[in-house]
Amino acid sequence: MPELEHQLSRRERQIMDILFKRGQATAAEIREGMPEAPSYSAVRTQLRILVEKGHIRHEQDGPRYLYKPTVEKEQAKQSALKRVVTTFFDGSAEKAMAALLDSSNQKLSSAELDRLEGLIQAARAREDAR
Amino acid sequence: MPELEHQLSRRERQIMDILFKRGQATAAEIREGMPEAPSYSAVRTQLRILVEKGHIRHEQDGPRYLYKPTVEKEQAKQSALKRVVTTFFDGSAEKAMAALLDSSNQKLSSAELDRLEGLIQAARAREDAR
DNA sequence: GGCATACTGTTAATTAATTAGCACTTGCCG
DNA sequence: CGGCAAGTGCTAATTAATTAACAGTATGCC
Repeated sequence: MPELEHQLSRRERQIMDILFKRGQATAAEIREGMPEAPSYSAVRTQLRILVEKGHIRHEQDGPRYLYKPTVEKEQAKQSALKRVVTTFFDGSAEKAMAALLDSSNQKLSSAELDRLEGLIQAARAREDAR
Repeated sequence: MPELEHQLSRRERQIMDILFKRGQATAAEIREGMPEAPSYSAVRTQLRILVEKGHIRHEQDGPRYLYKPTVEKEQAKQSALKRVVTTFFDGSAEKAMAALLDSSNQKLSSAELDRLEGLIQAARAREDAR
């Protein structure tokens, strides 16, 4: 797998990020989401290129196009996480999780912590089963 | 803060990734780490530009340069995580952690799970203290 | 129907990224 | 000491990314 994220140009990445975040969007919506947004026409060229390269596809939505990533979000998530874990956490999921807990300790609610503990128990059960 | 990662070109990103992963590297080492590595000369131009832009610096290491990121790895980690969480997990650290647990359930050892539980307890203690 | 509006399709021009080439310096070893 | 090997610094050439311009088509509304 040729590490998609490494292939994209700056603008292409910006567009893909928006599409992953929103799930889908029209050309105008994408433009609004871009940092230092270029002209509408420029955005449309980018979109056409991304379609050609196979990274996105469009569906007719009444009079306009709705763009969405061709890769499933699930897959994109895993791939993005893997990249961060590899690059910044020596490949250790544990270290990455520790950093997440640390950075967001103001934000994680008690209920969220409960759920996480449940997930860990589940992981431990799988571990023990081996 | 202008979201550094969004500013970099493709090659610049590849180089920064290598430097974050390794901590530091010579021009030759960086070249070896790059996908579809260009000429040595091309790499050196990129490095010069990254220095000009202030993203990396170099130290003399005997007869050659050792390049390293100017941003602290700690900061870069947090920033990269935040981007992934925002883009792919609706800003939820919990969802990201769940995905990490899921993707790596083959790899997390019992000891790692123990440590994670400890971290969660600590986070819960902070939570309760508020 | 006719006209304004909001799109898409395609091409050309501009700007940025990427690469290669070459001159110069320094360390090293036979 | 002479010369090869491995560096750096800088500049020019090439290729890719980015933008703008313009023509064409459907939509909706008066």
